[in-house]
Amino acid sequence: MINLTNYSPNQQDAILTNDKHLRIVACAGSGKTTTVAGKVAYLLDPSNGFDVSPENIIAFTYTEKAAAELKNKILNNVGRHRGMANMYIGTIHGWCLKALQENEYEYQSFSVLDEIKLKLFIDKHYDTIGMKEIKKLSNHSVSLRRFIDTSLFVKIMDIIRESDRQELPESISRAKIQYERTLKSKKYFDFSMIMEKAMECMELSSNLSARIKNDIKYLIVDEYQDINPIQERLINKIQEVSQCKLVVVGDDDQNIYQWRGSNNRYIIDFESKFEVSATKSIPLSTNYRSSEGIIKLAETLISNNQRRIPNKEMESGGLQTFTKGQDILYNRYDSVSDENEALANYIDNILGVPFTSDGETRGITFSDISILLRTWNKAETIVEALERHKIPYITAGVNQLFETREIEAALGLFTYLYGDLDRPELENLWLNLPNNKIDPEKLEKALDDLDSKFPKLPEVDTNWEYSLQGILWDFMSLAEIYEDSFIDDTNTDLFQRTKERAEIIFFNLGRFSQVINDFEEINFNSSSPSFHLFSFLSFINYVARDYYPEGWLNNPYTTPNAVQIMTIHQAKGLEFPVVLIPGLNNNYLPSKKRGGLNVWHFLDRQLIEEQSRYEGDPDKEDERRLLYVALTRSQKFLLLSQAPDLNNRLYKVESDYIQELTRAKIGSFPILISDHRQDFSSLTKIDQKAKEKVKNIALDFTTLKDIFECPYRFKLISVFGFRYPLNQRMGVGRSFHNCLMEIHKRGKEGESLSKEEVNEIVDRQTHFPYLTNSTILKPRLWDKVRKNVEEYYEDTKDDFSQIEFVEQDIQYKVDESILVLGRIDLIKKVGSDGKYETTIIEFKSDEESADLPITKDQLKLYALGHRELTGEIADYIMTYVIGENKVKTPEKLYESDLNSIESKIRDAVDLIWSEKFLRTEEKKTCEECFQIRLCSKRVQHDIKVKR
DNA sequence: CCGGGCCGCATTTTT
DNA sequence: TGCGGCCCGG
Repeated sequence: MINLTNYSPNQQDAILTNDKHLRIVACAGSGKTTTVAGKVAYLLDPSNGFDVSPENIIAFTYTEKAAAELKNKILNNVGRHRGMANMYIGTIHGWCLKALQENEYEYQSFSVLDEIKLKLFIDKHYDTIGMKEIKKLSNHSVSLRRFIDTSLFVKIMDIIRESDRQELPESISRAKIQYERTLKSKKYFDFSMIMEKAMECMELSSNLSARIKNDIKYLIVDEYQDINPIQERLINKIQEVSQCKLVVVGDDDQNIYQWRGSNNRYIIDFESKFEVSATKSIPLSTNYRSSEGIIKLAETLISNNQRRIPNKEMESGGLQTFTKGQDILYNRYDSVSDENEALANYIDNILGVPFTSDGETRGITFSDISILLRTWNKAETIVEALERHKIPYITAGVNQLFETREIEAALGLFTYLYGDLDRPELENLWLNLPNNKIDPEKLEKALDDLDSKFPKLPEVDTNWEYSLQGILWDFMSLAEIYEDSFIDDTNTDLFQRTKERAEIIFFNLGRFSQVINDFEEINFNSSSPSFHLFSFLSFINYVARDYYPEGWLNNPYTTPNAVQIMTIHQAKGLEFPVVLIPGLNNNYLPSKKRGGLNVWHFLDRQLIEEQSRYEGDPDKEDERRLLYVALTRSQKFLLLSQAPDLNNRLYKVESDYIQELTRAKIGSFPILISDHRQDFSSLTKIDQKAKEKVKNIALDFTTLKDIFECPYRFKLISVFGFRYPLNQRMGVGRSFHNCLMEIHKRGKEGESLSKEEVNEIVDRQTHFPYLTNSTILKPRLWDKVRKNVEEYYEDTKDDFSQIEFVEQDIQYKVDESILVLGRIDLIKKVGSDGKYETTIIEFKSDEESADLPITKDQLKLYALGHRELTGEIADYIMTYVIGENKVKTPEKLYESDLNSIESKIRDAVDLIWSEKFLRTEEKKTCEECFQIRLCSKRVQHDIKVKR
């Protein structure tokens, strides 16, 4: 139950108003997430008499991260409310995908391509994907070019599918049809398609529309100002079908994604969607984040915008004090290097300055400070200045992965195989890595093995499989290059330093493993090994180089105390005690329009409603909002600066917005004080202390399994990010799983299936994404799935009336910030006369062993989630081995099992926080470990690598 | 003080 | 490819 007195009057109003569509206009720092979480808790509380359960509420957020935050707050608010796993909190895309996969059998076997894989896919299928159909408006003989114009093609496809628009010209709609047909034929979605298909589905009287009509009572949309046309249509559709109440939350002044088609018109005009009496608008205009100086400054700036909700003004919640002439500064310098130097000095000086929040006064430390950028190319010289001052920092946008020596060495394996590198050169790349203990003899052995992997010509083998990932793994294993190879333990000082460096080396190699994986997921079935190698190297040189940023410091399981450098866009939703915004010149902020070949050379501007949104408005309101967002990130300290760039004539003149900021006043005192170079040296410094950050982590069973069995394996996979080599057989497990899911769902509805229907299901759900065209494996794998599914159906069809849940999502909250997620394959319930027995069932394909204790742990974990869902403790747990059609006898489940698995999870979580990822001592676990090639235990236990 | 023409330079990113 | 800056000529 929530305590309303913790909320402001307007927040209370937002929580209590539940009979109307609601627009919450929430300014920066107004406690919007807290209010939404409170609202959900209030609705769910049975004592308020709303008759609302978790599955009746959907909450859309803009990112997964925001979803995790909201989910966590809600769960902390509702306490032990049952069935919270059934409430959808996540992105619109995530909801659409789930909706399609749960309700439309056709899409169960589909997967989603992210941006990089989509581009690889488009280039691979250039001939059939419709790219050739798109002609230049000014010259119809020029069409989009393979590789070069791929990004442009993606943008065009996105705009025509996500905007509101006129009828398309023939050539473009032909391209759209070919594009989607090709994706579909390989069972792929792209991001737009998920929403498009969900929309189509809801327009028909499908399973999905019935579900929505039945379930949904409240639809909450966070960051509503950043919604684009197709998302707006989707939201309207869900509302229309379900007749639910809409709750939209956002700030028209913080709309910064217009170049992706988002439009703050939707939040401004929200009330015109419904009858006047059916909606209510509640402003949350008290900012509890920032000092009055920050608030007035930002407010003065944004008041220059026309396109915003009228008569609204942000006011101070008084949580931070404002010291004139100290907190907020604007300094000008003669050159960018002076400016950067001053910025680094400012950071040095502000460390230890007292800062109060949440009733605690502490000294400012590195992680309290953020440097906000309009564009990434500004970062380079700033980073150099910070390095000179030995200031630790985190960046997400500097593309230097391929410049690191470890990646040069790893990439060398493939340039060597391609013939562009000598063996001694390759050898040196590895032997010259810092502090390595690589044994030259072992290296020779690994190189000899590598020699056996030159693509052979002529290529006549009909059943080849050429795994680049496998080549990397075999090489590292044979040369015995492990993380420890880079750790020097001759003295403690060296040990610590080299240990940290070794982690970065392995993290980067893990990234490289992901690069290979991205490429191979799309291209595993190339036409020949030599072509596979060739296209991989082209991909590296033309695409990957400026796509994969470094990121050891950004990984979710580390928490460094460092200055954060990021773009203003990335800073959305965040707050910092100290914000630095350097480089305030025209053409930077506001930025200049980009020239060059663009979408509008191929797409007629007239076709797209509000087309100018995509190009930026002439009044620079978009850019003003961006600066507004940047300013409002600061709780107290703000340093703006400017200097003419001596090397670039675009960035010489001070930003026009500075004039607007100069007009900001409290009483008659100007807030922005120019060239008053406060250095904090007169202030008494206190102990630096980082703010305790709540990191929300969601663990699934696969991840937990790694920690249970071998914490080092967790490090290799979840921290470093190594991806396992692909092979042609992949897909058997998922195919089985999808077949059984459809059979169970239809069986549960009472449908009895003929042999033909079972066969149709097998055809629909079976998919082997990496099979080579010429392979002899294809019929074998298909027959295996078909035979086992048929047998399974014959064996169990009589029991289908006992099915209670199919593919049931579960979640279990371990503590304030950790959530365990999972999905139970099948739950059966048998009995009569009020006496029932429940069994939780997990399916394993034949390669896995159902008897392992780890599988029992998995089932116990599911039982924990099942209890959260129903309030009951299941009676039995059971596995079913598909390949052998063997039912394991159900095992009795006791309450003590739940307690033991719970404490096991807690131990695992402690282990993550302590970052002690030790290798297991169990030889048996090592022998069965898929990652043993990357682990030094292989040598210790003398385990032969399966090849 | 203006316009013509040449020259240097070139976003933001989540799903 | 096209923008904004800048130089130059009228």
